[in-house]
Amino acid sequence: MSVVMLNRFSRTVSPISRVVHVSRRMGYGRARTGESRWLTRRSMSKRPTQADVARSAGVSATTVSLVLNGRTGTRISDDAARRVRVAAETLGYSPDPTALSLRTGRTKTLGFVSDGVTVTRYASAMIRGVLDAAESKGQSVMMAEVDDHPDRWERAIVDLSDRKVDAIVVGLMVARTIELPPMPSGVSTVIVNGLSGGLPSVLPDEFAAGRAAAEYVIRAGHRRIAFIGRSERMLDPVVSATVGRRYQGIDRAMADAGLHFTTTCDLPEWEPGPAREAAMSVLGSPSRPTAILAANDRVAFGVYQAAADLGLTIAQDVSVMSFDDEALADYLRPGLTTMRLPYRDMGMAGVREALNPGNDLLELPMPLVERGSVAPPRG
Amino acid sequence: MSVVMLNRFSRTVSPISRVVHVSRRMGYGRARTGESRWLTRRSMSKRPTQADVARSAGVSATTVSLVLNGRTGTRISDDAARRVRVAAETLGYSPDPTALSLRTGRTKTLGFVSDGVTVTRYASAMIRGVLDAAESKGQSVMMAEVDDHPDRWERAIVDLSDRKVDAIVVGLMVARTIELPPMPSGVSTVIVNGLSGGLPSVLPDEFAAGRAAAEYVIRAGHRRIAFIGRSERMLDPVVSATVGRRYQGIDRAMADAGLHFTTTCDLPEWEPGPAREAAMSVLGSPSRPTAILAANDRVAFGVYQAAADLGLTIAQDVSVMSFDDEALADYLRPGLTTMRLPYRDMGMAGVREALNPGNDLLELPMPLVERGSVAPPRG
DNA sequence: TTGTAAGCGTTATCAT
DNA sequence: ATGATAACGCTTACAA
Repeated sequence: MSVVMLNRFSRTVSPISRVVHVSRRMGYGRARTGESRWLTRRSMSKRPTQADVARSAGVSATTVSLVLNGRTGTRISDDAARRVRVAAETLGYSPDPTALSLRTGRTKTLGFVSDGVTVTRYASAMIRGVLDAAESKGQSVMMAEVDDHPDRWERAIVDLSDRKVDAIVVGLMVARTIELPPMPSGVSTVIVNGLSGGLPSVLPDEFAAGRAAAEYVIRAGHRRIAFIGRSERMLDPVVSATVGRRYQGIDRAMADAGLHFTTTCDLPEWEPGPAREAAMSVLGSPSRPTAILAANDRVAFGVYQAAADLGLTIAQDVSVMSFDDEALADYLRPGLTTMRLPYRDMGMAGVREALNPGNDLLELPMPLVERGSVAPPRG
Repeated sequence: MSVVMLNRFSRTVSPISRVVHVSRRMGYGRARTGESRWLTRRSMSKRPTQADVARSAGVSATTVSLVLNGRTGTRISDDAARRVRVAAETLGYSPDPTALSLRTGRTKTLGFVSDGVTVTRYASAMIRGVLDAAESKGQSVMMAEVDDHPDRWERAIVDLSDRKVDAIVVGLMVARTIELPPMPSGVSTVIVNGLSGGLPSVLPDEFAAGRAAAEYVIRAGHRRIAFIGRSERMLDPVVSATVGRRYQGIDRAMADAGLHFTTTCDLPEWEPGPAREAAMSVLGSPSRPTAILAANDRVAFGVYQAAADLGLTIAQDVSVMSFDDEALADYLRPGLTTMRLPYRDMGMAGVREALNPGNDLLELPMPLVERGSVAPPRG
């Protein structure tokens, strides 16, 4: 295997020449020198083809193909098979993917198109999930990103299908309902973190998460709970495909416990600024709640800021429970307890579903990440 | 920022058939109905080939190829050319990329391999840069991610070269010096945000940034300045390729102004926790500085926390200047003034250099992002 | 000015 | 049990 790889490289690696080279770039320190980890072979020869293997094994190309693809229905003699394998090994043969694609129409490549997962810190884990799952299935990933203009979606998808990707995964940075161009027939497509027409979807299980979050706070002993960030605007499926479910889950838990929120604030945006203002008034009131459910981590951050302004200590004076688990949640002190959006899992599931269709809708659990912002109420 | 995100979501909606489908998925709201924006491509038939165009235009495949590739050295008659173009247009012909690759050995695809840019919030913009630059050059991007194990690098790179990518961009999430396997010959390769042997590099201009940062604080009128996070550990090129330059730039500015830091703290990690402790002692001392230079934004966050603990107000009581500009910088109040790591630019430059080699080292400017954490000293 | 034919490296269909 | 041979869809000598 490593033979296969090595004889394709012609650049000889001399540690010395590297250091010289680097040191020319004024100002950058030189790395410690040492053994090169990489072996190189000097061969300038062309990449060996199936025909080369055939020649070397004294058989026809057909036989090589048959043997190497394991299509051996007692057809090939053990002897021939062995010779082929030896020849392939010593020549360092590996089949040419482009020729394979032309012939078979498949590419062992899947397309991932997103509307900006990349640029969204908390969503970029989705890509990692896609990449990991793809690798485990022996697939490469061709990536495209669109800025949500219809024709960019279309261009990206057409390009992908032109390149004959085996499947397409569409990833959204924020769960919402979108309209996509018609997918190329014959290419299995899945939408991750979103809903679009009849496409199979992978979504976070927000109902369960909402319920679990509220239950967690209730079980901690809280009865006076406020909800900051119940925004009507978010209920539009085009704005969010899942927030409604989140609310429903929360409501269910509250109802089951026979509770009502002491206060519910709508916020124009789920951002620290507005959240802080809202929290100031909620926490400043004489009938201050002992716990706050924040619509997401940025809202929770606003609550932290308000608490700080008011001289209140999170957890001790007021508990905060949140949703999303973005990086921020881990920076805060105390750490923010929150329901994690399983971006990586969703990416992985998307790939699995695209490669192996079956489910119309997959709802992935949102783990509760306990960090310390929720404690039993005082007194 | 979030406004930007939200504006992008203003979209219209779903055709009826889709709504029916969606409504079957219990619990998810239905989108408003409206006009479908997509035209369906009528042909259920096979994709037209060059031969089809030739037949339809009454010429040979050669002529089609020549015309469509603009290889018209007075060779083709205007008439034939016109007929070909019309035929291609009406048939909706576009060349098959896989056939093209097999024939030409090129793929209009470039490989992007990284050690985890994806999963690193602040670095993921690099991908966006790569994607955008690639698109503008008519290239698709095949992406791979490795967890920094030598053989994963090798596997990824071999896979990419097997697939005959036209160029390779290696992207590092944190600027450092690494050893890469020998690159496949004939494939132009660039390393972004890192240094590796003789490979062309794209790096942030940390010297200029360090200098600009310190000068900015000095120009604001500060004389008593502390530096938190001057970590020796980071000077190892394997740990960081650029931090040394950052320090040098800072030192230059301080020297030029005839100043010395009142305090300099080494930190084991550039994280809020340790930074907060260090800042507590720096800010708690009677000879408290009026400004703090933080090694990066997370360190700065630690400084904010310490200031809050001590009842000090950022900007008013102590100015903070930082590096990196991760999302956090924008969440803080007051916003953190910081030198932005130009991940997106680096990604774009990496692609340009890979496709169009020339420079051995490109140092990209780090813009100063003014947000309000630096003010003139009081009194 | 244009067409024929030979590949590119595979796999699949036949003969043998 | 194996080998010719014909695609796959394109580009490019080389002919005409």
